[in-house]
Amino acid sequence: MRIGELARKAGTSTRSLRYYEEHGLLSARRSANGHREYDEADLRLVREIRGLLTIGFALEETRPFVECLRSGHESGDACPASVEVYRRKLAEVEDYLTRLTVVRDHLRAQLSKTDDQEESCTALQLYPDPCRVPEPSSPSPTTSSPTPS
Amino acid sequence: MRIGELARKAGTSTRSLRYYEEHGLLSARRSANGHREYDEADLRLVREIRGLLTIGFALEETRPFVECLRSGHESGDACPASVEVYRRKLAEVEDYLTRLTVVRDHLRAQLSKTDDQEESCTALQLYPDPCRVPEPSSPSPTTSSPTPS
DNA sequence: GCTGGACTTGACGTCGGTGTCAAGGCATAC
DNA sequence: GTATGCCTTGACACCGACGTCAAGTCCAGC
Repeated sequence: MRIGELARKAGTSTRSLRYYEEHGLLSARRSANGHREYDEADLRLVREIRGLLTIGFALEETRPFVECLRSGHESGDACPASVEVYRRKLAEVEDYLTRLTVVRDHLRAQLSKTDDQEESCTALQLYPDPCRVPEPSSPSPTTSSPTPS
Repeated sequence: MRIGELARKAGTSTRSLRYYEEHGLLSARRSANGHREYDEADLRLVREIRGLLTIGFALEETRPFVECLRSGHESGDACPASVEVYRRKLAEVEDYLTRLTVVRDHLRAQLSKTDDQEESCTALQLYPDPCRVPEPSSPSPTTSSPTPS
């Protein structure tokens, strides 16, 4: 099959396929007229790449999987190098999860805090200012809580 | 204070400060020689921006907080617009957390799966193959992941 | 006066995975 | 012949928050 069909079957674009080839992840025979020619193995390979990309892998990280498939293995994750990438990625994701959880808790805390004082600002706001201060006081900015970092 | 000092105190770079100014988030008086001149309020403002950025906010999303501070409020999240951004961000983060969790579970599943069949690849591969085996041992499967990165 | 550091504006580079345009070759259908 | 559509390579655009370089200005110290 040619590049357009492969792109359709793999749910991506011809641009992406050429990009993968450009980076050595995909290779194509050429027919007499110079058009790229692919087979079912290439389709599986592209699907492997796409799957990993949508999971959050970088293109470069899909390389071990691709080479694993190329070397004749049934699945791209049947090789130690792929498993190693899996491990690294799992660690990354778990770390990210941890940090995101911290952020989430922080956001929740801020929200519940501001929910408490919500009435201080939601009185008459209509247009000109994001939040005109209803309190006549607090003209000096120096008396505040220091760095929230 | 001038831009270098502000950058140091806020833990960022002069380039970033000029960038914020370029995007209307920061403004500076100019001294006679044309240098930017800042005060403590600007420092607080930059710290607000930096804090939000490191949490994962986009620069544009810090604008309501900045304007809230500018309009005289004690804290940048004292205004409805800021709270609204908090809400949106919390939703985003929670959604991201959900998806990341799916990915994590997927990765874990793949890892435990490939751990089971690990010997299917560790047979004869030596060099030209990504599937090379470093050690005849390494029998510990799901016990502890060393993650040597 | 001279050196050096901090400042100014302007502009290009970065990273990743594409989108998109340009200009042309080739093939099938009418 | 020509219209249509897929293919080719090449190259620029994009997003965001800056890094970094260039060339010039300003000021304090010696």
